[in-house]
Amino acid sequence: MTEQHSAASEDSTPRRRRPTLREVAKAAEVDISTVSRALRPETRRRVKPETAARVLATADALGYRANPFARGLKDQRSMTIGMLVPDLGNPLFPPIARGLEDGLREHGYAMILGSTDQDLEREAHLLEVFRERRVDGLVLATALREYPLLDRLLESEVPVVLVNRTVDDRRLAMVSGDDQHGVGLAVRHLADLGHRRIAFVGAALSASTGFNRYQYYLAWMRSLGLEIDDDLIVFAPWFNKDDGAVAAEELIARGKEFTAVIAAGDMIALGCYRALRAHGRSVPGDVSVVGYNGSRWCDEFNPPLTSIHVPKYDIGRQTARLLMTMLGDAEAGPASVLLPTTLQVRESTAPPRP
Amino acid sequence: MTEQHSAASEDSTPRRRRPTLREVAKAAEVDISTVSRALRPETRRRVKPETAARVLATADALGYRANPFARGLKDQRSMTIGMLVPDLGNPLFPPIARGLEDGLREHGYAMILGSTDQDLEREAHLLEVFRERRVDGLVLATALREYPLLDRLLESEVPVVLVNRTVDDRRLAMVSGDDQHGVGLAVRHLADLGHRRIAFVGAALSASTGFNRYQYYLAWMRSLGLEIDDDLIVFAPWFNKDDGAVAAEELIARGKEFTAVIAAGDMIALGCYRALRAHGRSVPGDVSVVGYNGSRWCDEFNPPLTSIHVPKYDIGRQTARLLMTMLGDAEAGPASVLLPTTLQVRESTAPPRP
DNA sequence: CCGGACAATCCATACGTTTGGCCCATGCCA
DNA sequence: TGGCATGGGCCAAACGTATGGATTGTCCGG
Repeated sequence: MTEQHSAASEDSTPRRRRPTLREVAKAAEVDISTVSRALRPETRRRVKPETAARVLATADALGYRANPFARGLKDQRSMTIGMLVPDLGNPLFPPIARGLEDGLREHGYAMILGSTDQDLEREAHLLEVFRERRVDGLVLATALREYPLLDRLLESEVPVVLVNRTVDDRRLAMVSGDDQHGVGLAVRHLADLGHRRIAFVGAALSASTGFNRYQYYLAWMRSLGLEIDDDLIVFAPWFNKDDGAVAAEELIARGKEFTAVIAAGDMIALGCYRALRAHGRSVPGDVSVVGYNGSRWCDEFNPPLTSIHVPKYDIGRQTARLLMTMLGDAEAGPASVLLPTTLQVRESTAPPRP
Repeated sequence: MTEQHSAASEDSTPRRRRPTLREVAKAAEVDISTVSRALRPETRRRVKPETAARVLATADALGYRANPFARGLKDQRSMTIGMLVPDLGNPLFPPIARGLEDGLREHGYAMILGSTDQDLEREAHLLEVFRERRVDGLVLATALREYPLLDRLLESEVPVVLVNRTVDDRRLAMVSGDDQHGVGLAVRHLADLGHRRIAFVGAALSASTGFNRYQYYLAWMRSLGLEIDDDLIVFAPWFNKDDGAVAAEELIARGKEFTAVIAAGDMIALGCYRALRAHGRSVPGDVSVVGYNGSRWCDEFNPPLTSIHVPKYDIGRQTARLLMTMLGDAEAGPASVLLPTTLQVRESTAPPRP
């Protein structure tokens, strides 16, 4: 143990190159093709059980692993799927990615990730990179309602699943939270507390999430018999705090009374916090605020944010399942799935001042 | 346009299979090997410029893209690196992953991600999966000071870079924030405000980050002439809020006076908030708190958390650079890099009560 | 005792690139 | 003009796996 160098170089198991099919064949005294067939379950029936067993054993002993390049070259599958997200820093996406990762791994697939920053050119570039790498499937968390890349996707040869967002043209599979139900929970929660003048700070009508949440707000307000006042509806260009604050400022500037706000996203809600506070209105004392997504940090906000929770991890899992189905690797399932959303009540909502 | 089906099947550009080297060769009336050489810059000098130009042109016209499987099979490179993180949900990792992604992409590499949940068995499994996929490099954000997988990594044939954390055995490259400087910033900041009794709520001594921050706390307190009181030093098992709260409870229970706390992580700091509040002590009125990492959410906490910012995105970029160097794809650079940390003052720190 | 059915295994080719080596023409010098 | 170096291009052999079809062996019925 004193002479480190020689000890290392004379290691009894010198970390050899991975054994090849041919080497296993020689060791098991059988043809390479027999090994190939014995190794994979779907062709194993073509080889005599005892031979198969022997092959399996020697392959195992030698630590054989099929070379993914050779396999990919042969049957044109990469066992890899590509996922596009706007920005991993948005707390919405990591749990989705994680669920996807777990679901894919169970079927032997891996995931490569691309961040688009919501830039269409970059997005197109990444799709091309994925295509070059022959990904077996695509998961997009970046779609817009009017999606310029739609045609290219439709004529693409690989299955595509939209996640969280969808496009108006419903020819692509999708997995997301049930916004209709979610928005209903928010409106009812506030109504139950006694609120009547409920404002809506929407965002990004170009994204289905933004658009739908707005539509469902209208529908639920109507169905609960609450008055819809256009002056209590404003929109932020995008789902971030600054945009949310600007929109909330406008809402306040309009001068109409309101005792509660439904924000189309948690970031928007934070913007509302800021604007309301800037105008001396307390949350929830003067105004109740409900967010959307139920990010991991809602508990830490000031005050902790009541929010509609969307099952992010599950969305990822279901997306994996759906993809596997499309790839014929798993039993069939629905072509699109909506997952249940829930209300998480925290401290940003309270009954209106009497 | 009425007969959708026939229109689709008789499409003039029927999304053909990607052209192969052979097809380009035929089109350019030249041998396949010449095409291969003309296409890659490093061998292009072996073919006559005008031939090369012609080949380039036809390849471009046909939309040729090298088949990654065939290429990988030939030269055993996957142009893919594997990254292992404990949990993408931890806000520390997404920016690092993003920086890595960007840095790798510039060199034509992609990244596949694995989440370990800090489970060693899962981690070993993922490393094996990565090995099977013949990743060209490994990035680990999961290392512990005593790392059971170390030997396997050292004898592995691919370059490895540890990120954020390192191992005691310094034979692996590493990229992380400069904790020595960072902790110094925290201690000095509090000392400058007039604090003398500065407690330390550490975490995870098994991880280099936890261990180092503790050591540097001791060193800086000493060097600034501040008394080190062992009763003002507690440790949480891991970097999360609950563990941090328990540790802070213990600190309070010891009954010694302190006017400031340095937490080994932002989550720990949140635990301190909770424990302090539970005992009626306000932040920063009674106790100042400094966190570590400077996560994106510090501004939203209650109160906004003063924290040591570590340049997460840059860590990712530098990791990519270092990896490329090791792979001989870029000019040489240092074997390990420490990136500058900075102090972000927010509202959780103030002068002690007079 | 022979032909045929069937099971088990093997042979050979293809997947698409890269690359060492070979061949042929051209041009230069002696 | 013959020899030779050299540039430019071609041939063919890998890389490791999957698979249609040929080959061998065995058993059975006629």
